[in-house]
This record gives sequence, C-alpha cells and structure tokens, in this order.
Amino acid sequence: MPLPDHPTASPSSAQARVATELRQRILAGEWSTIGRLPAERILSEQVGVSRLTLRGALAHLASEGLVRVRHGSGIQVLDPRRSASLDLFGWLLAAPDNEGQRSFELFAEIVRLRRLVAVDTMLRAAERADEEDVQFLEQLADEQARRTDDAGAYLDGDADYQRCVIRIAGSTAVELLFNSLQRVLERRMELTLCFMGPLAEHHASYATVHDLLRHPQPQGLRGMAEAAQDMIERVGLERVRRQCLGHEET
Amino acid sequence: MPLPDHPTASPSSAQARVATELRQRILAGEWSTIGRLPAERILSEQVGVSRLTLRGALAHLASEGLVRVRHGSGIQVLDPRRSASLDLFGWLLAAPDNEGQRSFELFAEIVRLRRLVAVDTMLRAAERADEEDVQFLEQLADEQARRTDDAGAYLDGDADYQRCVIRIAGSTAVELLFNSLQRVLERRMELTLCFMGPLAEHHASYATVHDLLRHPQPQGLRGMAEAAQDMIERVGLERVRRQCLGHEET
DNA sequence: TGGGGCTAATTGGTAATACCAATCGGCCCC
DNA sequence: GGGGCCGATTGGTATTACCAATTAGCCCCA
Repeated sequence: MPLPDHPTASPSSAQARVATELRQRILAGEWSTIGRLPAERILSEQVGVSRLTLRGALAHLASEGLVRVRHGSGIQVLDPRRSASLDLFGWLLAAPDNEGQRSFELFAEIVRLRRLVAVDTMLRAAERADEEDVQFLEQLADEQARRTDDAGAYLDGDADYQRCVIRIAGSTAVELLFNSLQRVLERRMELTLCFMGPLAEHHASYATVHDLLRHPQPQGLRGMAEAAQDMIERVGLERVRRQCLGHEET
Repeated sequence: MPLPDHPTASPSSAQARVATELRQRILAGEWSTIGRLPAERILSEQVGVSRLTLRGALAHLASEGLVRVRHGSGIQVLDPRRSASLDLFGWLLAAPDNEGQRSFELFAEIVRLRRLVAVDTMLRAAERADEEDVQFLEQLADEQARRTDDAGAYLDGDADYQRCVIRIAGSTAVELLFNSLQRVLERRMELTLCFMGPLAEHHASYATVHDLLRHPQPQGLRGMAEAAQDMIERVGLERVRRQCLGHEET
C-alpha cells in the first residue's frame, strides 16, 4: 500500500510562495547581520510580486514570529530561537533540506511533546470522568473500528477522540495546544500514519484508555499511563525512523 | 508599587481593530449557524474599511485557526475548539469579558501547562548538562540579581535563562512552544509578575535549578523537580487568584 | 427523464497607483 | 552644545480594475 507523499512544495497562491521563499532566506540567515529586510517597495520588486502580495506574505511571517513589521521603521528580522512560534515547527518538519535523519528527530520531538501532554491530560481526565463520559468515548472508539480501511477518516476520528479526552480533563489551553500540534503533524501525515502502525492494532489501544479512566488508582495510574504511552512511542518511533532513513524522496 | 495595566484595548492599526472585532463576533457565534462570513466586498463595507484592510484582518484570523479562506468559495467559519491555535489563548486571556474568576482560571491553565513542560525539560536537561552549562546558567542568574528592581529587565532575563535550560535539554519543539506560551503570558504581564512574587525571593529559585542539574539522581529527581515547581505554582497562583478576584479593572 | 458537460455568476487573489501616518535622522536656532 | 523642528524614509490604507478558482444552475443529449 503506497503512502501519500508529503506536500513539500507547490504552494498554490503567490502569497504562500513568497512567504515560503522569504522564510527560507530568513532561516538561512541572509539578513540576520543587518537585522532588517529591505523596504517593502524594494523587496516586492526583488521577488517579483506586488507590494500587496508581499505584505500578505510578511503578515504570515510576522504571525510565525520571524519578523516584526513596524510603521516608520523597517521590517525587523527576529531571532527564530527567541520569538518563533510553534507554527514554525510545521515548516521545519516539511522543509526539503530537513529530510532523512533530521526529519526523524523533529518528528520524534513532536511526538514526545504530545506524549508528555497526553499523559498529564489522561491523569486529569481520570480524576473527572464519570461513567457517562467513558461510554461516550467507547462509542467513538466503536465508530473508529469501522474506519480501519480509510486512513483519512480514521485520523480524523482519532483526533476527535483525543479532543474528547482533553475536554473531559477540562483544559482550554491543552485543547488549543492539541490543535497546534495537530496542524504540525498534518504536514507529515504519512509519518503520522507510519507512527500509528496498522490501524486495526492501534484501535486496541482505546480499550486501555477506557480502563485507565474507569479505575483511577492514584498511585499506579501515572506509571500505567506512562508505560503504555512509552511503549507506543518506542514501537511507533522505531517504525518512523526506519521509514525516514529508508527511502529518500525528493 | 503600581502594577502596569494589561493592554485590553487600543489596537493601534485598523487591521488589528477589525481583527479584534471580527474575532469577538466569531467567538460569540454570530456566523456559526450559516458556517461562513459574508463576501469580502460586503463585509469590508459593513465594518467600514477597505477590502484590503479586511483581508489583512482575515489573514490574522486564519492564522489563529478561526476562519478558513478559500479561493472561489467564501470565508468558512471554523469551530474554535477544533481548529484554533494556541495563539488564540492570548486573546481569550486578554478579553474584557473574561475578567475576574475566568481570568484566573485561564491564567492557571497556562501556568500548569508551562510547569508540565518545564519539569520534563528539566529532567532532560539534567541528563545532558555538563559543568560548563551549569556555570553559564549561574552567570545568567547572577545578572538577574542586579535586575530585581527593574521588573521588565528581570522578566526578559528570566526568559533568556529558561531558554538556555531548554537549549541544554535539546528540544526545538519545546523551544518554540516556550516562545508561544511566552507570547500569551505577555498579554497579562502584570499577572505574570504577581505570580513570580517578590523578585528578590524569586531569584533564590535559580540556585535550586543548579542543584538539580548538578546532582541528577535518576530516582528522586523527578519528585524533587515536581515538588519544587508545585510549591512555586501553589504559592504563586494563590497570589494571582487574590489579585484577579480582588480588584476589578475595566 | 436523468445524467453529463458547459457556462455564467459568485467570490477570493493580485496588481497598479495614490495618499496618509509613524518613525528617524539631520539641520537649524536658541 | 542641546533641544526642537522639518523633511526623508518607510509602513498603513484606500481605490480601482482585472485575473482565477469555485460553485451552481442551465442546457443539451442520450
């Protein structure tokens, strides 16, 4: 079964294309010595688009924390390590020059971060979940069983399931963070699928969650949750590692 | 000593003003039934700005995951719970209708999330830190001692310090997540200061970090890190709670 | 009568131009 | 020599026109 390619290139709009180009040049450090970009009018002519389109691209970069546009002053280039937002990570993950080993490392970082939050969320959910909540989760899991042959639908359903757990845990911040992480993972959906492994096997893990939520034994729960997640992470990441190092795709 | 007010209102540019207005109306559910906004030309006339400015505002909202603009189709209103990014949290925290109790709850969520990541980061940093790293941190801490009378400088220095710890831990993802969380906290800097407490006392906590990094005893380290962070969180959040419920500011 | 393809209305995307507004630096006056 | 004023630089907004993708509906044909 062929896995879908990841959408490295082909930004549809001119705005996105310019944003991608400028992002690369900024991350390559082209203007980091002078500390700011050329004036909008100059830069727009350089990249061959109207000033309007350039401004759109700059708005993207500003929201990612790569630049800071100030009225009267110019366009300040920021240090990504100090001010780039989590959104930038998606681009790092999809950058063509981050293929192979680096690609795996970045993907592993996201997975570990997600696991960290997931374990904590599970603990909080276990404290607050009642039987009705768990039954609703079981219902979602049942629906997932019928999607094991449609990867896209299964991924969506799994996201819904996890959002439901987060909602039980009751944290808006984690809910939004999950969305941000999800957006990052969507850039390399083929790796996400690889990480999850055969969907039929993955589906079995839902039952473990329900068990944990039904029997919240404060002492051992953290250990159980961590152990389960740890195993999934180890097995899944090993699969991803092999895929990343195995075949090089342009 | 009067604490600085939080910048609830006064968006300087028209773009930001329109974005704020639309964000409020979207979160209030104004268009969630029909599922999409009016056409750009219509909407721009409604809010009284040019289509260009409106597009700038829409770009912001799109990057926050509140809307999705598609060529040919209209402007789709998304469900914030499913697609809003972490950036939106800053606006929730600063929204005038989230004052008082709600404001405290949201702030507490961010602090807990940050603590969760901080503990894990500390563990990873302890595994990798050498004496040189710790000495550099001590140097940063020393500089902080001279800033206890300048809240702004102290906050910046503290952020640098934490970034340095993250860098030792070696996770790009956490580095970017920290930046995103930082951007959120900057919206309520007066609460952040309140949380930290008297800066002279806060400064003492750096020494604890250096101890942890120097003596990485695998078994007890997690407990120590959590206990220390837990205490800080409990004391600090109680201060913030009092401030949030104490005085109501418009 | 039903289905497929084509067309036209809707709606976002880009461009060119002009002018407003904030910032910064240098000059001039005191 | 220092402070304030003024103009050059540069981003912010408005207007207008046209391109391009999408959608829906109509028409034609089987």
